[in-house]
Amino acid sequence: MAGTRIEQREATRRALLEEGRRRFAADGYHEVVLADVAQAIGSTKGAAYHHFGSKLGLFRAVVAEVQAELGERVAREADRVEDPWEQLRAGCRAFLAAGADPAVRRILLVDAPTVLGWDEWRSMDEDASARHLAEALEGLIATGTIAPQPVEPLARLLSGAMNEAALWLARSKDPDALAATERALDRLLDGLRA
Amino acid sequence: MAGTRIEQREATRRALLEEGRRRFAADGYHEVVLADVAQAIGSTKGAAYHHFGSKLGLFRAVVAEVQAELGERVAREADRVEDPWEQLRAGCRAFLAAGADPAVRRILLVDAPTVLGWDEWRSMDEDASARHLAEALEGLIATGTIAPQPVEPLARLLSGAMNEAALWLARSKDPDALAATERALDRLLDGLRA
DNA sequence: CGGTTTCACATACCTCGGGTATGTGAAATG
DNA sequence: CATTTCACATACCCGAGGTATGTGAAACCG
Repeated sequence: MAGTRIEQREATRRALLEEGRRRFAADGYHEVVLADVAQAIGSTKGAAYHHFGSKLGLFRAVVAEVQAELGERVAREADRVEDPWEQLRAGCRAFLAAGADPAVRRILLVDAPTVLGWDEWRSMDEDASARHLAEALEGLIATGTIAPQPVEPLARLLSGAMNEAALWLARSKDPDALAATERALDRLLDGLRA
Repeated sequence: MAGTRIEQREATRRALLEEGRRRFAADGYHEVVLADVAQAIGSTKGAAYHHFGSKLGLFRAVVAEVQAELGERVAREADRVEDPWEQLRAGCRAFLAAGADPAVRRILLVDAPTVLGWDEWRSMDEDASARHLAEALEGLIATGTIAPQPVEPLARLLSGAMNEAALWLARSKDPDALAATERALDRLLDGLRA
């Protein structure tokens, strides 16, 4: 249980973050009781408030972490191909697949908007993933693959479509649902081609 | 303050429903305190629990009401035109426009999924509006306007796209945002045509 | 029409959980 | 080695959802 002080500090911070993430994902923000999170890692509320200031502070930190990981995953999948159009498709597919992770679903897609408020959620989402989508679309416009148009409304439509689809896929027991959704998404995207 | 008993009962029930709706829309579910809702209509918590059983019960009733109104509005707009394809477009536009109502935004789009749980929300949404969208798409497939395909994934994608777009539109101060979103949606939809 | 029952609430109380104020002991500092 | 810092732990407060119980007026019944 020892180590230098900053080591120990970081260790409890990490532990709180991970335990919080588990519980937020499993039970949802409002069902989680902060004292239990702390107790589960052999600590107390005091530690949580020392590190994160509030229950919402812990949640915010968890959201940021999950969001960063998701952005990373999507970007990595997209960069595995060269063609910009295929990059867009790969990114979309990676996002749909990421919905399989309960942490992504419950924390990012369901709870974050209402708990953090839509404004803060959107600004966090902007940095983590929305920006990449917008940039991809702009690139496709620049190369003439899709028609020139305002990119933000389109990005919002696509982002919303994939959010909802990811949630639906998680509940579907049809093994073909993912493939069907990918096909439907392809049809929609194809409509954009100039 | 008088009247027969069932009159009085219905009156307080309506008052609770309306005041709750106002506050849920303005402040969000978790910020609303039930005792205040009751006090605002000159009543007490007891009345609310008598009628709705719990805070969540009141919220559920409000959600059902708002959802029914929304479904009604969308269906009415769609039925103003004859062509099935134009009905789909009109319905989508009506939905986007409906997002201007804070009650729709905050209650239906933001809070309902997390407060009621995604499953219950989805089953309520199914009855109120998702069903209509799916039927419209099936009709378009039957007439050969769009290619045969599983309708549910597509409906989910479109529903999610419009949800998110409605939320975004509410925050946008750009007066052209609505028109731009409608154009983007048209492009996506056009991609479906056979 | 008087007594009885029903019922739509009002009142009082409980409990749980987020937040805060304060204490403490070990590591860092000089 | 004395002092300060700081990462927590402990004790306490309070607001809000839920519950148990009381109550007074309308409905019902003979």
